[in-house]
Amino acid sequence: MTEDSRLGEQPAPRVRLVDVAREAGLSKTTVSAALNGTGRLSPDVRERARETARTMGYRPNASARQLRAGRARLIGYVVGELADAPWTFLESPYFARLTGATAATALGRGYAIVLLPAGSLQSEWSTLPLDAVIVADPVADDRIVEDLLAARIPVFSDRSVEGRPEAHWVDVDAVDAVHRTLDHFAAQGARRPALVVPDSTTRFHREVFAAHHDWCTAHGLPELAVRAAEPGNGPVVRAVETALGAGPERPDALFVVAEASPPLVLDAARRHGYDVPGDLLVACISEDEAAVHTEPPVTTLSLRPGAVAEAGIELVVAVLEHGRRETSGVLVPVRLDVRASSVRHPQPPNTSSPPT
Amino acid sequence: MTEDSRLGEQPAPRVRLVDVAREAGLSKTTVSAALNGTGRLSPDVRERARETARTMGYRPNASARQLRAGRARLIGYVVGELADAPWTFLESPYFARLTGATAATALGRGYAIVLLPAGSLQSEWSTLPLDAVIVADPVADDRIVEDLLAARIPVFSDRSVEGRPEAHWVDVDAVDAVHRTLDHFAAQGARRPALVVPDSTTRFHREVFAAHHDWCTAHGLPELAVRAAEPGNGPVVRAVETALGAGPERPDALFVVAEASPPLVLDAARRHGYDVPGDLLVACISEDEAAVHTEPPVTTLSLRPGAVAEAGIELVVAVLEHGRRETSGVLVPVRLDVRASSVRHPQPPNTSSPPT
DNA sequence: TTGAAAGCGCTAACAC
DNA sequence: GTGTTAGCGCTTTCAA
Repeated sequence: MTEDSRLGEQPAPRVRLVDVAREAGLSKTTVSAALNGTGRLSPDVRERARETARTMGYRPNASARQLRAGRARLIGYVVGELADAPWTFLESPYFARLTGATAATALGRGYAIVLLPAGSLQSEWSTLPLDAVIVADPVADDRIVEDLLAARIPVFSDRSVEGRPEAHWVDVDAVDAVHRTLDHFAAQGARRPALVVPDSTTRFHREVFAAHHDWCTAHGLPELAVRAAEPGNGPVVRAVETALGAGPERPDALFVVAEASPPLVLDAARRHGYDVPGDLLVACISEDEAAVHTEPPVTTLSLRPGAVAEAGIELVVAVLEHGRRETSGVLVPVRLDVRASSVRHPQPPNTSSPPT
Repeated sequence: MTEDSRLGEQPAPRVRLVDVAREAGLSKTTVSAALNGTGRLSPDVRERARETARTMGYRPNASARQLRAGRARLIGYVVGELADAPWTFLESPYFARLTGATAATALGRGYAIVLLPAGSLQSEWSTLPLDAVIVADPVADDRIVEDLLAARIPVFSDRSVEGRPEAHWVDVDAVDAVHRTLDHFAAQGARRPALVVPDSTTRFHREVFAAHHDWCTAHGLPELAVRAAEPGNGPVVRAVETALGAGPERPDALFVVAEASPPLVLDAARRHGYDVPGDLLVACISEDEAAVHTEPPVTTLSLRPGAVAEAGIELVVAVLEHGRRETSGVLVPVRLDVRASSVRHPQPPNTSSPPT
C-alpha cells in the first residue's frame, strides 16, 4: 500500500503555477509573466519557464484566473418563449441558428455561452459567474429580466427592455417584415392576403399582428388573420387550414408567421384544393432550408438570426469592455427570399435585401 | 464633481460578504454559515444575517466559490459532426433535442452546459473551468478527445472512446435500429429494402452501414444502399432519388438514416411515381415532429435523444461526484414509431419499445 | 531582470 | 455559538 499501489490510485493532483516555478527554479511571478507574455524577462528565462510548464503539463486554473480578473467571460443565454417546454426552442430553425450564431460569434470574441432554460429561476443561474445574459424573445411577463437586473447582471434582449438601465436590445424589424411580404403579395396581384401568427406574448408576434392590421387598413384590404393557439407544426397547420377554409371568399395569399415546416404548409394548401402559386401565393417566415426543396420552392422571409446574433454580441462586447453605459439598441432588417410559391408569372428568384 | 456627481456615475462596487458582515456586526464566517445553512448558529443571528444580506442585495461571487470548491459545475458540450460548419448540428432535430435535454438534465443536477463549436481548439476551452466535456458523435479523427484527456478533463462521448482512461461513453444501439426497422419492413412483406445513409465518419453511421450489410446477407436479400455525400436535406433527397430510381428492379421499402425532413422524403417518392405505402414502405430516422403531420404520416425511428442525454448526465454525475474511475458505458435502445407510411395493411399505430 | 507579498471573495478548520 | 485565520491559484504592484 505505497503511493504506487494500484489500489489507491488517487487522481494525481493538478500541476499548479507554484509547482512549475519550483521545478524551473523560478518564482511564480516569473513563470506567470513568461506564460502570459507580460513583464520584462530575458528570452532564455521565458523559454525555460514555458518549456518546464509544457513538460509538466501545466494548465492554468480557470476559476482562479476569473476570480483575479473579476469577470468570467461567460454569457448566459435564455430563450423566453415556451416556458412550459423550456428547451423546445432549439427545435425551431430560427432559434437553432440564433443559438449557434450567438455561440460562434461570442467565442470569436472570447466569450462562452451557457445554456439556460426558459423561465429559469435565480437558483439556476445565480451560482454561475455570468458577465451578462442574453434573453431572446422574452414573453411579456417574464420575471427573468427583472431578476437579472436586480442582481446587477447586464441584460441583452429585444426592444421590450428599452429604457431599463443596464438593459440593451437588438430586435428584428417586424414592421419591415410585414410590409416587405404584403407589398410583395400586392405586387403579384393579391387582394385577399391572409396572415397566420401564433397567439404568443412575444414582442415580435404582437408587432406583426399590429403591423398587419395597419397595412390592411392603409390598403383598404380585408384583415384576414388567424391566430394559432401556440407555435409548433400541429397548431400552425390547423390555423393554416382555418385561414384557407374560412369565409365566403377564400384568401388568395398566405403569410405564415410561425416556425411551421414549409412543406407541411404547402401540403395543407393542396389538401384544401389550392394550386400554389396559381390560386394562392405562399410565404413563410422560416429559416428551414427544406423550403428550397419543395415543389414549388417556398418563398421565405428570413429573420436573419446570424445578423441578430452578431449585432447582439457586438453590443455585449461594447458594453462589457468599452463601458457603454447608456441603453442602446439595434434594429435588424429582414430578408425576403422570393421563390416560385409567391410568384404569379414566373420570374427569376430574387433577393430584396443584403445577404445574411 | 463629488462622488454624487451624475457625470462620474461609476458602476457601484458589488456587495461582498465582508460588507454584509460589517453591516450586520458579525463576522464573515457567521454570515457565510447563515447564508449556506451550515454551522451552528442561533436562529436570530442567522435571520439577522440573512436579512442584512437581502436588504444589501448581496450575491455571492461565483468565481470565488468555484475557486474555493475546486470545481465549477460547468460541463462543455461539443457536437463533433460537421467541423466545417461547426454549429449546424443545432439545426438537426436530433441534436437540437439532445442539446436541450442535456442542458435540462444537467441543470437539474446542478451543472450548466457551455456550448462549444465542433472541432474547437484548446484555446477555445482551456480558459473555461470545465469539470467535464461531452463530445457528441465525434468524427473519426477528431483531435478534441485526445486534447481533453491530455488536459485531464474527463470526456463523455460515444463508444469510440471505449477503453481510454477517464473517457466514458453512452451510445445509441445502431444494430438495434437497423434490425428493428428492417425486420418491420420484412414483416410487411418487403423484399427489396433500400438504405440511405450519409457518408460520414461518425460511429453511428458506420455501424448502421455495417449492420445493414449483415442483415441483408443474413436474410439473403439484395444490399441496396446509397450513401449521401453529406447530411442535409439537399444531398439526402438526391440520394433518396438515386435509391428510388436505381437498378432494373425498384426497391419496395426505403429506410432513410439521415436527418432529412420526412415530408421531403415523401415528396421525392411521389415524384418518382411511388405510392406510399402501396408501392413503397418508408421509414426515416428522425425526431422531426413534422412526420406526424404528413399524409400518410411517416414511420420514424427515434434515437431517443432525451434518454441519451439522461444517461450521459447520470454518468457524468457518477464519475464527478461518486468517483467512478473505471471506464464505463451505456447503450440506449431506439424506438420505432410505426405509422401509415410503412404499413401495407392498415393497422393501429404501435410503439415497439419503452417511451421517451 | 527577477522575486516577495498582497489580495481577488469565499469557505472551513480551529480557537475562543 | 461566534470569530480569527488560513488558504483555494492566480496576477500584479512594488521593492530589490
